Amino acid sequence: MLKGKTTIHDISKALGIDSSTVSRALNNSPRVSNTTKAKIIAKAEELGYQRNSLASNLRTNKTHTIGVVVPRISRNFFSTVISGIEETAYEKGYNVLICQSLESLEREKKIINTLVSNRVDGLLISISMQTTSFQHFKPFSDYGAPIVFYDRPCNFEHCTNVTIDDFEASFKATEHLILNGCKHIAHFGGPQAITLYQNRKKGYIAALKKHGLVFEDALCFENQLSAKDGAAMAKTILKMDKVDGIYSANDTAAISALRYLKNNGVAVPEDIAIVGFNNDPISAVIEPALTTINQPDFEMGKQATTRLIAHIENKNGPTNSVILSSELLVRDSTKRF
Amino acid sequence: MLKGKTTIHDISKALGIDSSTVSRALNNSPRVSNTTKAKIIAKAEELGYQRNSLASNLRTNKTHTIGVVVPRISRNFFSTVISGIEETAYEKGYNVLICQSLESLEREKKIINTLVSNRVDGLLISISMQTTSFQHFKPFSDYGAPIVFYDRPCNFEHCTNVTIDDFEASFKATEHLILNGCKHIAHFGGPQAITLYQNRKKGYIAALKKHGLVFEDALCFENQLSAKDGAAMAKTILKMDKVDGIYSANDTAAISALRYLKNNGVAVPEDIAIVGFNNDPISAVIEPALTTINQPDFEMGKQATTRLIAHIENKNGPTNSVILSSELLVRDSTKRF
DNA sequence: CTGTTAGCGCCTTCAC
DNA sequence: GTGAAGGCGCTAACAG
Repeated sequence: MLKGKTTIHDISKALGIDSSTVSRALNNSPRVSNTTKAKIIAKAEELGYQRNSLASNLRTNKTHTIGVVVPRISRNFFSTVISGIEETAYEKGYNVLICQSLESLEREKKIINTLVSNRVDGLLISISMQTTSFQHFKPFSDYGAPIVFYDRPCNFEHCTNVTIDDFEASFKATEHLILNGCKHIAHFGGPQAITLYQNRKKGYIAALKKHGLVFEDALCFENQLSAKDGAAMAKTILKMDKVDGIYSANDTAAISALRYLKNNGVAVPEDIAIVGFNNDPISAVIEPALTTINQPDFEMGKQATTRLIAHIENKNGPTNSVILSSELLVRDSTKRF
Repeated sequence: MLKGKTTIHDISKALGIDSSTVSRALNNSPRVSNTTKAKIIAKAEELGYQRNSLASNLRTNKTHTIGVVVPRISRNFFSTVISGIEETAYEKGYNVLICQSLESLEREKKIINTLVSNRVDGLLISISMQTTSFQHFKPFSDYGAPIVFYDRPCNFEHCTNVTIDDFEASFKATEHLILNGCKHIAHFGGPQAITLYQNRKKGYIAALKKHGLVFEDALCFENQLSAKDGAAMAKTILKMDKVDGIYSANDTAAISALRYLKNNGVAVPEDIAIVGFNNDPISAVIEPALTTINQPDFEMGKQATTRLIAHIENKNGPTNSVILSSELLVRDSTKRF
C-alpha cells in the first residue's frame, strides 16, 4: 500500500477511533486526551500519514498561502524582497507561492487567475511594467483576499502600498556628493515616464537647490541606464572636463561609467565621485570605490507581508501605506586588496 | 454577492441546467452541445466564476503542479534554470511552485512536507549542501510522484539526474588556455569534498596531461572561492612569477583575481589569461577580459522538466539521466568602451 | 473527551 | 446530450 495515500480513515480504522477524533488529534486540539493523541500520532507516523492539504483547505476555506508576484526573481532587489517575505510568512504560519510576470501583463493576468483558483489567502505584487489598468485584480479582491502592492505602487481600491522613498534617497545621495566637495554633479536618469525615475530626479534637483548649486540641463541624462549608456555618458562627461560627481539612478550605468573612467586614467572617487542607486552584491565586491544607495529590500518584504497578514486575519485593519527609507552605503574607497 | 465565490451550482441554478453538465461544459467535454456550452460559459463569465482548484484537484487527485526546490533563487544560475523550468511547464499545462532551501537541510525537509501535503504531481530539486541522507524524499516517491534531481545529482531510488559535465567543461577551459600559449596554469578549486569540484579538478588535470604539461601541486588551490580567496590567490601567484594562466572553478574568485592583477599592473589576458567557471551577466559586462564557461542553465531547466512530466504522465517511462555540455564563452578581450 | 452527521466544490460513473 | 447520485479527505457543528 502506498504510504502517502494514508488518510485519517486508515488511522481511524487501525485504531478503532473515529476519524473526527483523529483529525482533532492531528490538529492538536485540546479536546483530545493526551493518551489517545499520542496513540494517534504514533500510528500516523507508522503509516507515513501526510495530511492532504487540498481537502483541508477546501473544508476550511483557508489555504494559509500567500501569492507573491514578482517581475523577475533574478534581479537581486526582488530576490532579497522575497527573502523578507518568506521569513515573515513562515514565522506566521503561511506558505508562499512565488510567480514571475517577466514584466508581461498577459502573464500577470494568467498568474492572477491561477492564484485565485488556488484560493491563496492574499496577494503581494509588484506589477509588471506593462500594467496600466487594474481590472484583473478585481476577481481577487472580490473573493475577499487582500492585496498589498510593494515597490511599484498602485491605486487599486484601498489596497496598501509599500514603497521606497526615491526622492529622499536621491536627495541624500546627491547631498553626499556635495558635502564631499562636488560642485558639478551629473545625473544619470532613467525614463521620466516612470514615476520612480521622476522622483529620483526630483531628489537630485532638490539637493542641488538646498546647497545653492545651479541645475545644469547638460549634466542631466535620460536613457535606459544600460552598461553601454553608462560608458557613453562617462565619455561625454570627460569631454566636458568639469564634472566632479555623478549620481546614477541605477547601478549598472554607475559601474560601467566607473570602469570607463578608470580605464581612462580618472581616479574614483578622488577626481570624480560616484553614487549609484541600487546595489548588487557582486558589483559591490568588484567596485569598492562605488558608494551606493542601499535599498531596504529585505525590510520591504517583511513590511509588506506583515501588513498583508494583518489584513488577512483582521479584515477591517487599516490600509495605511508605508514608505521606507534607504541608506547610503559608503564603502572603503581605497584599494581593498 | 461575492463573485469569486460563485460555484458551478450557482451557474446551474441560474440556468436551470444540472451542475454536472456545467462541470462538463467548463471542462470543454465533447459530450455537451455547443449551444448549452455557450450559454454556460457566458453565464460563468457574467457571474465571474473562478474554478476552485482545491476541489477539482481533490476530486481528480491531480494538481497539474510541479514543485521546484532550489538552494537560492538569487543565484543567477538557478534563476535561469527556473526560467527554463517555467517555460516548459507552462507549455505543457503545469504550474510551478518555487521554494528555496537556502542550503538548509531542515528547511528542505519542511518544504518537502508542504509539497507532499499539497500533492504536487512531481518534484524538481537541487539538494542543499547539507543534504547527505535522502530519507525525507521517501514520502514523496511513496505516493507515486516522480522526482528529478537537477544540477546536484542524487542516487535516490531510480530517479533521473540532470547535470552538467563538469569534467568536460573544465577540460575545455584548461585546453583553451593551453592552446593560447599558457604553460603554467593555476587551478582555483573548490572544496574537494564536493563531487562537482572534484570533477572540475579532474578535467583540469586531464587537459594538462593530454598536452604534455606537468601538474604542479603548488599551482592548485582549494578554498571557498570567495572574492577574498580570489585576491589572495592572485597575490600568491604574482609572487611565484611564472603563472601565465588561471582556470577558476567559479567566477567570484576569477573576477576578484582579475581585478587584483589589473590593479597591480598585470595585463589580462596578455600576461595572465583567466577562464572562470560560471558566468554572471553583470560581471560579464564589467569584465570583458574574462573568458567564461557558459553553463547550459536554461537548457537544464527545460530538460529536467521535460523528463519529469514524461514520468508524471507515463509512470513506466525510462529514468535515463542526462548530462549536459557547457560552452566556452570567449569575450572580446580588448578594451570594450 | 469522543462519536455522529453533514458538507466544502468538483468530477464521474451510471442511468435515461 | 443531460440529470441523478456519490465521494475525494477533511473538519465543524452537534450530541452524548
